[in-house]
Amino acid sequence: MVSIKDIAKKAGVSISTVSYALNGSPKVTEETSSKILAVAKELNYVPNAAARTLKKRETKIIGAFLTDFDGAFYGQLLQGMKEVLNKKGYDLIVCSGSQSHRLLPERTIDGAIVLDASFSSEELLQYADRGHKLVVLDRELDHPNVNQVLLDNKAGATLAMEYLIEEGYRKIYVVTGPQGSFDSNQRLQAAKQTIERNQPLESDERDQSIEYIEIQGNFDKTGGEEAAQQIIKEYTEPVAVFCLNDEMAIGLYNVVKDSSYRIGEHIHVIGFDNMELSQFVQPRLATIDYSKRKWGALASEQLLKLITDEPVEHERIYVTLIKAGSVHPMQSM
Amino acid sequence: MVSIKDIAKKAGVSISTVSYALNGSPKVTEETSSKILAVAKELNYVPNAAARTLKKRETKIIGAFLTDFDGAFYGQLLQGMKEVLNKKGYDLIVCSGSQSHRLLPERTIDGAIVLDASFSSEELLQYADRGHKLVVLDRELDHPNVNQVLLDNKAGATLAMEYLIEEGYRKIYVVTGPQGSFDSNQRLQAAKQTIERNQPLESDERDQSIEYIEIQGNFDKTGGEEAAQQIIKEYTEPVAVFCLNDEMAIGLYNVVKDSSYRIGEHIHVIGFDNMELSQFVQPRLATIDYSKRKWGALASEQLLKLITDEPVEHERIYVTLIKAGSVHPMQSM
DNA sequence: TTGTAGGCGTTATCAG
DNA sequence: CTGATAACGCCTACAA
Repeated sequence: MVSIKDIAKKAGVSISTVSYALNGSPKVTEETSSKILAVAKELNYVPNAAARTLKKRETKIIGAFLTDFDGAFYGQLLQGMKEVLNKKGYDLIVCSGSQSHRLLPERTIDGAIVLDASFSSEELLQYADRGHKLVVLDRELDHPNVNQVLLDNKAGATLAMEYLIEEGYRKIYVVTGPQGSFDSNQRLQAAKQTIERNQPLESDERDQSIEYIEIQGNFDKTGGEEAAQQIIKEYTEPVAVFCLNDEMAIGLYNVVKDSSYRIGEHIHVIGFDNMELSQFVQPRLATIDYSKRKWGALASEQLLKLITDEPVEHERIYVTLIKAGSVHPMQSM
Repeated sequence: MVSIKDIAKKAGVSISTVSYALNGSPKVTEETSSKILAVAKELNYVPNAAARTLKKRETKIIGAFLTDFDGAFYGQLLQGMKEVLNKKGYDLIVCSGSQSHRLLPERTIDGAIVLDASFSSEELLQYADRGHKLVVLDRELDHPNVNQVLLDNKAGATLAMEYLIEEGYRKIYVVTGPQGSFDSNQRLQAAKQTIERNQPLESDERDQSIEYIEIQGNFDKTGGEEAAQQIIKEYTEPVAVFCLNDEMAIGLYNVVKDSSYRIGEHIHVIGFDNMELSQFVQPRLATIDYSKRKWGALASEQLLKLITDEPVEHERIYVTLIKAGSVHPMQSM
């Protein structure tokens, strides 16, 4: 391996001069500098990251941690992160699985963006205590070294539920995410509140009260499939279903497709995330949309601010409702 | 930051003893060892990757380089890589974009798996010459430090074309990938050969000769959309289309959907890759399937062999035909 | 303007 | 079995 020592020898200067020249320091003559650069090129010199890191205590690498690589979901998010980071001279690496957590405490990366259930909040706080900078996208975490960029889950869930209610549905299922999920909990809570807010006053007997049924899901297709089975079994009249993410809605579609019921006719469905697939299923899935690219970009910006000790405040990503054929107005009664 | 020096001081031993203990060397007493371990825990010691790497000249990290993060396509591939690597004590990081290429020559990673058009083959050969170990999934590259694990593109393209021909189509479009793409070229070449092999002898006038039309695509949805426009404009009778990947087939669907023609009735389509989306479009897309997980796993295995200087041979991933509603038998003439 | 030297945190060789 | 000590490749005062 060719090091600055080799360059120094070949160029007939000292290694410090080489280092200065390579780093564009004005302390070295134009002449010697260009000679050194030439020799470096000739020897195919590439600096050793480990040595530089050891000295400078930074790697210019940011890690994005995801629960799994499978999410057809993450492309734009990562793209948004990368664009911002690259512009600032940082590289993005994507990791998954608890084995890779070590990259943070071992200082292979300068900071992390976390959307990853394989991290416990305690673990993250430990890292933050050790001085590592973090941005979390999937939980609330209060620590000076941690910033959060969260979806506006409550607004989204409220929009979704109000849509179903406005369209006339009075029996509404909600299929949740896994137990500990922050996103699931927030969405669920807002959904419940929306139901309560829309419940008719006792005195007013003209309006039918809203029946609310919760089904435990998991944010995977399987969760939607199981929910579909239950819904079909219990079916008596047109119902609405709020799947707390699109993935489960797709699973639900798969099962309903093989039944005698139809999406958007008997079973009306809305999801959350607006993943790519959702626009291709038939009928198109109603859902809650937000800019994944912007989410990633903002997360990166916040992390860089944290790293450079600029002041930061928590950020929120806004969401919008996408109406579609999976939810048709209820027939007049 | 707490280093082995701090541990040594607190435990009242020398730093070399600490190092031995931490690395489980048998050269140190059970007693001192456990004391040292205790102190390390107490101080929350985590080894510094840069220092270790500088000394040992390895990071135990493998990089997977992808053309972009967007591919709804890569999940299983990466999963396959990760499982194998983790089992052997390596971590996987995923990178994209030419800026991240530096991780290889700077020795932040011990090797790379490349499915990334942003690398030129010359660049890869340079790295190989410098001693870096590579596995390529998207090109042929002959170098002792490079192994290739390629799809059996020719078999796949042949299966696809024979399927269309057997179903009776005599006018067949092929929508290619971008100019330089190795996969596209291989598939295209095999498609042409299949046509030729199936062209009736001149003497035999009962069989109609096969008309073959090539459309330049790009492996993106846009390529399929443009192809669809051309095909619709030229439409006179039922035709078959071989999109050299599923992504373009989906783009083609989008345009045909808004026309008066129907997929699987007027325009018959087959893709390549069997991406997740392909099973959800209506009608389901016929395509060429292969195990992405196995592809990734094999690539990792080969790379590890390269790193440990075991002998390796190039590998091939086998493919199968998936028939589906996007290709219906041609009406009898 | 250039060179000398010390140190970043580990590992590993060699004595004791 | 344990302890000095010299690297690994680079950066950066400080000295010349």
